[in-house]
This record gives sequence, structure tokens and C-alpha cells, in this order.
Amino acid sequence: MKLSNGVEWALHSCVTLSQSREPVQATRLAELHGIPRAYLAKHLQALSRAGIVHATAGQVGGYALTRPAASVTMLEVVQAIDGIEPAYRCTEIRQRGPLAVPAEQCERPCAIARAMAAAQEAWYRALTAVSIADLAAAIDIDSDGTAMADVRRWLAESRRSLPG
Amino acid sequence: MKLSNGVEWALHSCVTLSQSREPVQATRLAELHGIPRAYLAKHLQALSRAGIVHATAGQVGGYALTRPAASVTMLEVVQAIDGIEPAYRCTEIRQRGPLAVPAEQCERPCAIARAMAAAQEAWYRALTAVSIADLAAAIDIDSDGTAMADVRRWLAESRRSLPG
DNA sequence: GGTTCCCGGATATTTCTTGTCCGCGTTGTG
DNA sequence: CACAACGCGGACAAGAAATATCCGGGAACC
Repeated sequence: MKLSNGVEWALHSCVTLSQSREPVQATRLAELHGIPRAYLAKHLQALSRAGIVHATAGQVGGYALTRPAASVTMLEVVQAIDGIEPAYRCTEIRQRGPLAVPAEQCERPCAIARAMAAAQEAWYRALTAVSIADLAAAIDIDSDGTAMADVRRWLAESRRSLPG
Repeated sequence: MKLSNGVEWALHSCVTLSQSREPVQATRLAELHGIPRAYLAKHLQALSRAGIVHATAGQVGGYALTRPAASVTMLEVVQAIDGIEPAYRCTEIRQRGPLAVPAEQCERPCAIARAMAAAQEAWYRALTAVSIADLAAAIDIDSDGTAMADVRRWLAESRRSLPG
């Protein structure tokens, strides 16, 4: 079980976006995190499609959160990047082989699939409990209250320096 | 996030093995579940390496659970097949870019990694709560108490018919 | 001791993720 | 109001991982 690499970038990008009400360009986000710009853009597109961020075109365009960071959960971001299909996909092997169960008796998922679904649900709950705002606050605390201010400063500075 | 296909086969195979104290050949398990024999064998090897099943060679060889089914958790099987590394791998992008955090301040995982680890832990807990015996019992109930008896009958019959 | 059968690791093929590029629409400017 | 520049959006290759498979080593029965 492996989670896409872009999930990490998307979460960090959302935390960064939560510190700016003005749109932030994909180039800035990529530079700030030291990651490939083109590939990050692809993931930001997924966030846009999911309605988490709003993309504005043009010279002063960029990405911005559509909702307050406190109302955006980690699960939303993860699912926007990684998709909504559950990790375990039952291929209904109980309906195959010499002891195949008739299809009419297979309306409910099999016991294994149910247990897996319950585990996935627990995973969902844990990710739903944490918002982007929570992450930003936790990161700020980890850095003794300097990280988010630094981000805001850097965003303002880069916006002043490059397009001017 | 995608879980390997072999996890499903391994879990079903373990449930089947829980119904037989004698070793069951990989060929039988593959036939019973309608899946490729060679590939299933590879996954059974993983279970063997993890100590969940014991493989005996020879004409009457095969696989058997090493412990009572009630003491084998789903998590053990899943991790034996899929590996133990967590789904989310933090690449420490906070240490990159113009606002890189010094490494000395990164002893603890970042807030995002911590939240992801908590979610994974919840997933682990849910899978630890279910044993192979629980699955066998649930599958039996789903079939009105006939499934496991059918499996035992089929195993005994196939063992009588083929090697005889 | 020969033979048969089964498990185990090394080997191709396919699928998917990662990474990249160029076209379209939008916005500021002359 | 036309122009030009910039950034977003979907289509296109490269690499990695999982899927599927084969043959060799070893054990049990005859």
C-alpha cells in the first residue's frame, strides 16, 4: 500500500495557501518546497477539480483556497490527489472456483471486504479530524511560532520582487 | 493508495487453511479460488517467511497455519504480503527550498507526517481487531453455516481423489 | 536408491505512477 | 480596443512497481 508522492506536496501547498488570501502561482509553491514545478501543477489541477482551491489565470493569477482552512480536511486533499476508490478492491473470488457462491447470495460484500472497509473508514475518520488550519497551527508550534510568519513574509517578498 | 491484489488471495487462503489441520497444496488453494497457481505460490512464500504458515515439502506437503486461526490477525497477513512500510512517506520537503528548516530542528516528524501516522495507526488497530477465525466465522454465518463445512468436505475429497 | 512431487528464488511482461511538454484562456498594458 | 505576456489545463514519454511465469533444490514415498 503506497500513497502517491503528490499528496505530500498538495498538503504542504494547502498549508502555504492558507497563509495568503491572494493567489499564489504554482511556480512560487514549487520553488518554496523545492519540487518540480510542472508536476506540482498537475496535482494543483486535481485540487482545483475537487473544488478545494480556485485557480485564477492571468499575469497575477495563481491558486487560492476556496474555503477557510479550518473547513478543509486532510481527507479531502488526500482524496483529491489519490482518488476516492478504497485501497482494497474485492474481486469476488468467492464466486469463482468449484465452491462458487451463487451471485444472488452475494449482494452484501464478503466478510473480508467488510473488515477492510471498516479499517478504511477508521483511516478516513482520522484524516477527517485534522484540517489544514490544524496543520498550519501545528507546524507553527513546532517552529516556535516563526514558520507561518516566515511563509507570509516570503510570499509577500517574492510577489513584490518578481512581477515588479 | 492501492492494496496489492495478493492480499485478497492470502486472506482467503488463510481462511481456507484454518479449516484443515493437514497441509494444503498451493495447487488446491489456487483451484479452489480460481486464481493463477504460480502467483499464489509466491504470496504463500511471503506468508511462510512471515511465520504465519509453515510449508512442508514432499508428496503430501503443502501449507498449514503455524498458530491457531484466532491468534492470527488480518494485519499480520496484510503486512506479510504488502510490506510493513507505512503508506505515507515523508520526504522532508520542509528541509528544502528557501525556507528550509535546519536539520537539527527536524528530529520529530513534521505535523503532516504525524497526522498521517495517526491515521495509519487507526487502520492498523481496525485490522488487528479481526482474526482469521473471525473471518471464517463471519463467512460461515453469511452462508447460513454451510460454507466452512463445504470447504472441509472439498479439501478432504480432493485429497482423496487426486493423490490416490 | 530412484522417482515423483512440491516449495523457493530468479526471470519477463504489463500496468501504473512519475515527470514533462505544448496549447488555450485570461489578464494587464499600450 | 488590440496586443502581448503569463499562467492554467490536458495530452505525451520514461521509469518503477506489481503481475504473471518458469526452472532449480529438496523432501517424502515406493
